Amino acid sequence: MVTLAEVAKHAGVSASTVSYVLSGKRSISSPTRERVEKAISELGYHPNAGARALAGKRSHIIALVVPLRTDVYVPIMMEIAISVTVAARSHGYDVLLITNDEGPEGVRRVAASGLADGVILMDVELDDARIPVLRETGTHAALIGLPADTRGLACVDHDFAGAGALCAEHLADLGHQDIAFIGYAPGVYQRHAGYAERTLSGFRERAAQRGLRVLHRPCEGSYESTAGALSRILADRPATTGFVVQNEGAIGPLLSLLRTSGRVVPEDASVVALCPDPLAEQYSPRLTAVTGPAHELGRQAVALVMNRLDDRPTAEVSLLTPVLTPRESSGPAPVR
Amino acid sequence: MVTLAEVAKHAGVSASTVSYVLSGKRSISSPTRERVEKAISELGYHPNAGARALAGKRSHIIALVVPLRTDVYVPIMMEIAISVTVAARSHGYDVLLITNDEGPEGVRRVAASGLADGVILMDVELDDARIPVLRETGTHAALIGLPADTRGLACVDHDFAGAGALCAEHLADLGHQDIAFIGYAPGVYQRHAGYAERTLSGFRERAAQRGLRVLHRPCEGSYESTAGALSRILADRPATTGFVVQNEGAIGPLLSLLRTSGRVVPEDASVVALCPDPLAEQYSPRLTAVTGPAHELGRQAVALVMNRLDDRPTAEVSLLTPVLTPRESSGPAPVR
DNA sequence: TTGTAGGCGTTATCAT
DNA sequence: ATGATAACGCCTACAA
Repeated sequence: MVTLAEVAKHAGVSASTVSYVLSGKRSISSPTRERVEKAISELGYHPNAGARALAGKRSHIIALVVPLRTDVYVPIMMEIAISVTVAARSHGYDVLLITNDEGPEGVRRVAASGLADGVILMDVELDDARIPVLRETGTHAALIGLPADTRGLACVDHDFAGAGALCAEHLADLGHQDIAFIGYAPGVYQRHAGYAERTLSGFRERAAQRGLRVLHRPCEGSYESTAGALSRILADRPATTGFVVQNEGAIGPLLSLLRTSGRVVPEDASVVALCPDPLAEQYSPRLTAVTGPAHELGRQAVALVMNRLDDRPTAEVSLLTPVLTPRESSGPAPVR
Repeated sequence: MVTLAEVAKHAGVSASTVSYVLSGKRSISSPTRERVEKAISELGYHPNAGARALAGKRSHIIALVVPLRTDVYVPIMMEIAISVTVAARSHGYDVLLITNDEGPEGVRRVAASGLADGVILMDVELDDARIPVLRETGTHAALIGLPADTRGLACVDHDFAGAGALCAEHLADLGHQDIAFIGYAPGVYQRHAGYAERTLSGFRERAAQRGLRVLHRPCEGSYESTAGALSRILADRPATTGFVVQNEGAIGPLLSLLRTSGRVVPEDASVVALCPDPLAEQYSPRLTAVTGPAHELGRQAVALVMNRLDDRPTAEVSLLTPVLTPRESSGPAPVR
């Protein structure tokens, strides 16, 4: 193993000079710097992470706590995880993956051991058990998602309420009056997942403003449950012409079922999905969809943690604006 | 921060005793052990990771290198990543997430810096650029996937050839004679992704043995490309009654298109998917599917790395047996 | 602009 | 069965 001392000897300077060349924390004359850099690359030197962490009091690692649950759309989680990792690297940080089966103690473990300098929590619940640990240990953290009490916490999330409102707005503009909202599984609402509730309430509120009639149906996301939800919708409100879907599993079945029931999209029924654009593009017809910038979530979460590490003040909550992309699945309400 | 020395003082023992209580590397009398453990929990002591890595020459971290590409089925990647993390924890290890945009240098970086004690590579290509780095640095590693030259490397993967054969076997047993294989995008075959080629050749070989006529069509996975592939299949081989799909994006469209073209599954056409069971269960009809145990991949990869870290010998390549679960989408070939 | 030296918290080797 | 102590490799005041 190549050490800093060996580099120093090879370059004919002292160890501290090499260290300072690396950290840039004091000015070095060009000739010295070049000799050191040459030595570094000739010897293939890589600073020892453990020693650096011990002496420098910073591991240059942040922990990313991911949920084990799979009822959230997995590709999005992955996209966020990857954007977090890439963003962290651009700050000279690495990312440690922590699964939520360790529970709140996982957070304590990585923070108290100095394994990680900061923590990013994904899939934050309204009353998240990891938050007390954060407060208690004073861990630098950023949350992806909104807990009930955000005081003193840095949070980023999609503006789900805005996304819901956007759906209502779009369908109202197209003249639809009866809208069904096909949502996540009942359990998601029962555990008061913030994103599900916020989307729904944003949607309901705007729908009310625009005088729309609204029906909300939770749905497991399987073909059968979608069929059940749809048939109940059509039984209860035969005049329904607009559908908002916030459940990736229900999209395919819904389109099939509408087709089977003789409804042509978008002539007879409009569909707006709350889902990532690549997914929306896969269907036929391509779906009008509302999406938030997933990779931006990761970037901002990392930025928040970095700010706190350098104790720079940051806004507590930042909500990312969703975008509605009109595609082929939505059109003017049919004339009666 | 609570240190080992503080725990020692609190328990009235020496630092080394505390260390040995923690590591279990020498016998400790019950009374002392209890005093030390009491002190540890009273003070809330967590060993400093950096110091431990420096002194012990082991970071207790393994790096997991994940692809950035999204043409592989993302939920599977996530499942593997999570199973790796959980398995690693059970060995007292944490997992560092490395994205492949760092390239082979990323591997060198984490290995040379001692950040990670070992590496797990996902999405390994036949001639993977990261492998020379592994060889050169002597890094303890496990590969998920099979490179062309496995000498000296520990590899785990699904038995894709076996999976392909299983599909052919199943359809042959049901009396089908003309089978179409709807595969991944052309690019996947062009870059000689091992899993795609191996599945196809395993399928072809068994099909030949059973006297089946076979047509292979790459497919982007969108509705349009699936429609294109299907219409060409039906034009070239109107007698086709069996479909094997190895492309998650093409499954939904294929089922829709078959229905639209008046073909009832499984009466007129049988469909066998190479996909995870949860996905297979989502469709209507539920799909007969061939799956490998994704979480087992993660477990074994971790086990391989651990073996190498403790320099225990291990088999070089282990292929996990796939399972075919018959569901509603496959049945006897229609009588002509 | 560069060098010297003490310390970071643990592990492991020697003693006892 | 337990203690003292020298590394481990780097960072950073303090000196020059």
